[in-house]
Parts: sequence; structure tokens; C-alpha cells
Amino acid sequence: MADAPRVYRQRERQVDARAEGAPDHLDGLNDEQRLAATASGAPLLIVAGAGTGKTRTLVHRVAHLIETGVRPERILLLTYTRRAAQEMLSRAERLVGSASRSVQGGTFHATANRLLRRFGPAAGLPGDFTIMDQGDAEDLMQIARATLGVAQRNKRFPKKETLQYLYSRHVNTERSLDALLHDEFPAFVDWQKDIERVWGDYTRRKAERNLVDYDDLLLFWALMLDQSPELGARIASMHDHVLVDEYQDTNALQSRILRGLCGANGRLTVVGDDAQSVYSFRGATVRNMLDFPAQFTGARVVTLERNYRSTAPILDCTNALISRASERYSKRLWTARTGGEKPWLVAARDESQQTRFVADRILELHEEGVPLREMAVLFRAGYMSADLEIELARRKIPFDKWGGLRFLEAAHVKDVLAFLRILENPRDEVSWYRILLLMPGIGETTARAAIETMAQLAWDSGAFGRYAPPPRARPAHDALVALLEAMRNATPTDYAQVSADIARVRTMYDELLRDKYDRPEPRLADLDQLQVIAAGYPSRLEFLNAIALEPPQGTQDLAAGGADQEDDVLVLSTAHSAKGREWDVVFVIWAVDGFFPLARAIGDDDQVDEERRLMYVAMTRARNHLFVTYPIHTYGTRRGADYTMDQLSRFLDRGVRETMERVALGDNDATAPPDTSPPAQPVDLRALLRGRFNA
DNA sequence: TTTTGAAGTCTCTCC
DNA sequence: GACTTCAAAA
Repeated sequence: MADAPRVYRQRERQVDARAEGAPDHLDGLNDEQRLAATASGAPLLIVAGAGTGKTRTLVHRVAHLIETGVRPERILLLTYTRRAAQEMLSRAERLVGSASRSVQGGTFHATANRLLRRFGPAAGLPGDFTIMDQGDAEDLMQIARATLGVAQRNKRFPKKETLQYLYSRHVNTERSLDALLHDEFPAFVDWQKDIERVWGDYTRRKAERNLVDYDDLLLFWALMLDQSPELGARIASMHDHVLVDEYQDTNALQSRILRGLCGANGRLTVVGDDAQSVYSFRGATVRNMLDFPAQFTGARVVTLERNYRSTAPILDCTNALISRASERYSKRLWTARTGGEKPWLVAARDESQQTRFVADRILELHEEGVPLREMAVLFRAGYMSADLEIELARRKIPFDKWGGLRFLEAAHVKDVLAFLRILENPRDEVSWYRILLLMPGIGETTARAAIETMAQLAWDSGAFGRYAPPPRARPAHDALVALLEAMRNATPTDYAQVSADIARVRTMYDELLRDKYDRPEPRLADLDQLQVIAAGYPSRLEFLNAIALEPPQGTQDLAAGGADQEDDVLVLSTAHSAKGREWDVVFVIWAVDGFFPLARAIGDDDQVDEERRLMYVAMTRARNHLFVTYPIHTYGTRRGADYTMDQLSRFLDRGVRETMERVALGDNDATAPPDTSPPAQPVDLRALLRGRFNA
């Protein structure tokens, strides 16, 4: 408490030095924002429409709390990405100085990780656990599934992905397996008992192998809070204020954590927009927002409706789009930014014309002075930008693709990480299994036998060396033992140790890659990149944690090793990853039924609604120019087309189209119909081939 | 028991 | 068009 006033005075001096009539930090906020930033005491829900200065308000609230004497380290700021937390804290720093640096911030999962490392040992969870990502969890689920033999008995038993999905849903939504099966997988209701047995085995294996999955991070946090009065009280007492961003995308479990953390009438601030709820596949529910006043007694609700981001024509369009949704906290966004052109609705003949339009327009706007980094191309799913990426590369337009965790999900990257993980946690069965299967001469049976032996030897670090492999696996076994031995003996204090670890793994692994692929180069390049990233971390454990919890958002982040890049680079992004960002110019491509909304969502009203909100998120990212494009013909090149009649997205109905400028791209660059008349000088193709191969 | 090749499946969003 | 699963060969 003692240093808070000092912070305040420090800021005053800074401000005084800068200019006379220095603005109070609340200046520049409108009435609602100011109310939200300064409200005290009771739980607070800020309903903030797109572009209404949500981040700004939250930043000012943090600043206000600090200025009114709250110690920064006693403020917890939960955001959706690490990037969002960093951005907010650096903005807060500009308002109240460096004190804000000690505000605790991060994602729910990263915060859970911090707490578990610290308090886990007091709750029966060793502090050196390994975090599994979703793919690892699926692999372990597969091991459990195979071990129990349920898959053989039941021909149509859920696959590992489904088992993992159901488990995750069960944990995050707090709904029973029975209910989930009835709602989403009626075909599997009869297997409920077997699914529970697989889950049981999965849970046992995680405990034995010191593994923790994403869902456990949250679940353990919640359990510490409400199953252990003493521990719960200690954790809850660490913070005086908790602020949560993107509240519409939190789930039932996260809500329970917040109740445990703040109590029913605690100092909790949440910000969200029900119209932008797009993570129901992760168990998120707008119920958290709708029920907030009921769950937190005496809660105040402040609504922000003035949009500062977009021009009036863009806002008219997005307002029309979202008005079709069954929104619960109704709000009418308005703006003073009159003028500007209507959003374009661009009909292209096919994908390549759509691509050319986007690339052309980007170059034109760039010519006119819009930096590339102020433009973004958004789409429903990662693969939809493939054609555009090729074209951009051809035209030498630099871009940075966000979204999708492709890099870390790539098999070769996971393989290399598995080596680091078994060094960190010798009991990591998932990683052992993965590594063993890579080795020539070792298949499923041998891998299992080796793991079984190691388990019997209590996972001693030399246990693998004492396993006696069948003759055909001898060379591989020897090589692996030697490699692990060498890595264990490496001085752990080496600078760039993690990077060196990877280099050692590669002395063996690169060969395997070369054997497996005809073109190993791109994969080898990925591993080079992994080494560069790893060099930025002081230890294996921190590197592995960071990789699991804070995956780099785009390729640019990777290349820069986490540092900020000043390069002027265009952004390509999934609509999901674009959440919370804004650009001068935004292109939304593939506005076609079957693509946006995705075909698989069609037929389920709730899912279609979510797709609509997702398109709303995409379109509301635009400040000055918005282009929505759709190819008229998709030529069935993609499966989505099977379910569609190549129609414009259903979300752009008449009312919405009226707010847009319709543009049909001319056929001037269309290829002429093929000339089918026979050539004057026929050629004998077969003869040419015979000649070439002496056949 | 492992490897290989062929048939078959399903395509997303992310911590 | 990539990845998994299944069946047969080594």
C-alpha cells in the first residue's frame, strides 16, 4: 500500500513536465467509458460493442485502480491471448508509469500454470509436471482406448479425437457425459460406460506419468479454490481486483474459477460483447455474460455503444448483419465518423479472380500510402488462403499469417519436442511412445514393451538403457540410448542450451526425416526455426511451457523469436485470430455458403448463429475500407462446394446488401473458350515418348 | 512383429 | 489432397 502514492506523484511529475493543462488520465473517455473505468466496489460487467474502446476502457480502469491506491501486483488481468495482456499493460504503463508492469496478467491457462507450479505440491501435484497439448491428449486417449480393447469389441466406438473432445467438453462445460452424448453424439449413447472407462484409464495415466492437459490446468485451479478452504483462501487473497477481457468467450469452468477467486460480491470486472461470442466449440457460453448479474450480487452493468473504429457506412453494414442474430444484450452502435465509402461486395468469377482482385487492390492501396500492416485479409479457415498466399509470394508482397497452430502441430516439430520432454519428464509416456515409433525396427508392440519395462524400473532415467530390445531393434536402441545419454550429460548451464539440445536431437532425427520424405527441406527449415525460437529461452522447461501455453501467433513471431517486428507486412488471418484487432483496410474472402458459414455448421441453428457472429467479428475489424469478396464458381475443387450451390453467403441477405456497394468483376481477363479446331501440323505424342525412352 | 501399400475418411476455429 | 486405418507381405 505504501508505494501507491509514490507512483501517483511520479506520474504527476511526468505529466507536469510534458505540458501545461495536462490531461487527467480519464480525459478522452466518454461518459460510459469513464463510468466503467472508475466504478468501484461491486462486480462490474461492461458490455462493449465492437470498436467501442473496450481495451481503452480496461486499460484506464487498471490505471485508475493503481492511482487510487491498489497495488499493481494485486491486480489480475485475464485476457484471451498473451499478446492482448502485453498490449494492455504497456498502454497502462503510459498512463501510470512503470508500476503497472507488476500487474499480473495472462491467459487463464497460463495463470493456472503459474499457480499450479507454486501451489500444486501442497495439493498432491508435483511442480514439475509436463503440459500436454490437444494432440498429446488425443494420443494418450488412444493409448487408453487401445489398452482397454474397447475399440475391437465395438466397431463404431468413438475415435480418439472424439474421446478427447467429449472429455474437454465435460470438464469445461460441467455437463454430464450422458447429456453431451444425447445432444451431440446420439450414436454413442450405448458406449457411455466404456467411454467412462477410457477416461478413467486416461486419468490414471496422466497421474502416473506426471502429465497435465489443458483442461486439467483450469480444473485443478478450480478444485484448489473450492475443495481446499485453506489453499483456496490463500489463492483468492493474492489479488484485490480481477479483470477479465473477452468474457463472452469464457466457459462454465472459468466462471466457477472467478467465483472462487472473487466470491459472489467480489471485486471483479468483466468485459465482453455477446455479439462476438465465437468460441462455443471450446465450451464458451454467453450465459456467463447473461447470468453475470444473477451470479454476482449487486453487479453493475455498463454498456458502451459509441463506436470509434469504423466509418458510418461500415457500421451500417455490420449493424445490419448482426441485427439478424438473437442478441441478448441489445445495443445500437453509433459513430460520429460520417463519410467514407460503403463496403464493397465483390463478385468474382472464381477463386483466381478473387485472388487477383485482392492482390491488385492491396497494391493500389499501398501505392496510395496505406502501409501493408494496416491491411488484413480474413477468412473462415486457414486453408482458404492457400491460393492467395501463392499469389502474394509471386508478387513479392510480404505477409504474415495468423491463426492455426500449424507450425507446432507439424509432426516433425512435435517429434523433436518429444525428445526435450522426456529429458524434462522421463515418465512422459506420450513422448516416449512417439519417439520409439520413429525408430526403425520398433513398432507398436516393441514400444509398449519398452515403456512397460521403464514403468517397472520406476522410470529411472537410465531405464531405457536397461531394456533389452529384440534383435531387429538393437541398432536403433543403441543410438537412442547414446543420444539421450549425451543430452543428459550436457552442462545444463550452457548458454542457448535448449537450442543446443535440439541440435543434438537433430544429429539423429534429420536422417530419419530425409529417409521419410523426398523433399525434407521445408521440414528441416522448420527445425532451424525451432532452434532460433528455443535460443530465446533460458531453460527447457520454460521453453516447453511457453510453447504449450503461448504459441507464437504468426510466422512473423517465429522468425523474430518473439521480438517485435517493425516490418511492413500484410496480415492474413482466420476470423478467430483476428478478434480484438483492427486495420484500416479489411478484406473478407470466401463469403460463400459452405465456406462462410462452413458447410458443417449449416443445419444447426446455433452453429449458424455462431458463424454469423464470426463474420460480424471479421467485418467489424475494418476502420476505413471493407471489401467482402466471393467467387461465383468454386468448381467443386473443395468439398464445401458439394453442399452448396455456389451461393453468396446467407449472411449477406438483401438488407445487408443494401448497405453495400455491389461490384461485379468484369470478364476482361477471362480466358477465351479453348480453341478446339485441329492444328495444321499434327503431332504424334506416343512416337515422341517412344523416341525419348528408346521404347 | 514391422513395414508397406492400398483403400478409406474427413476436412475448422484455439488454450 | 493429407492423413488414418486396414490387410497382406517380408
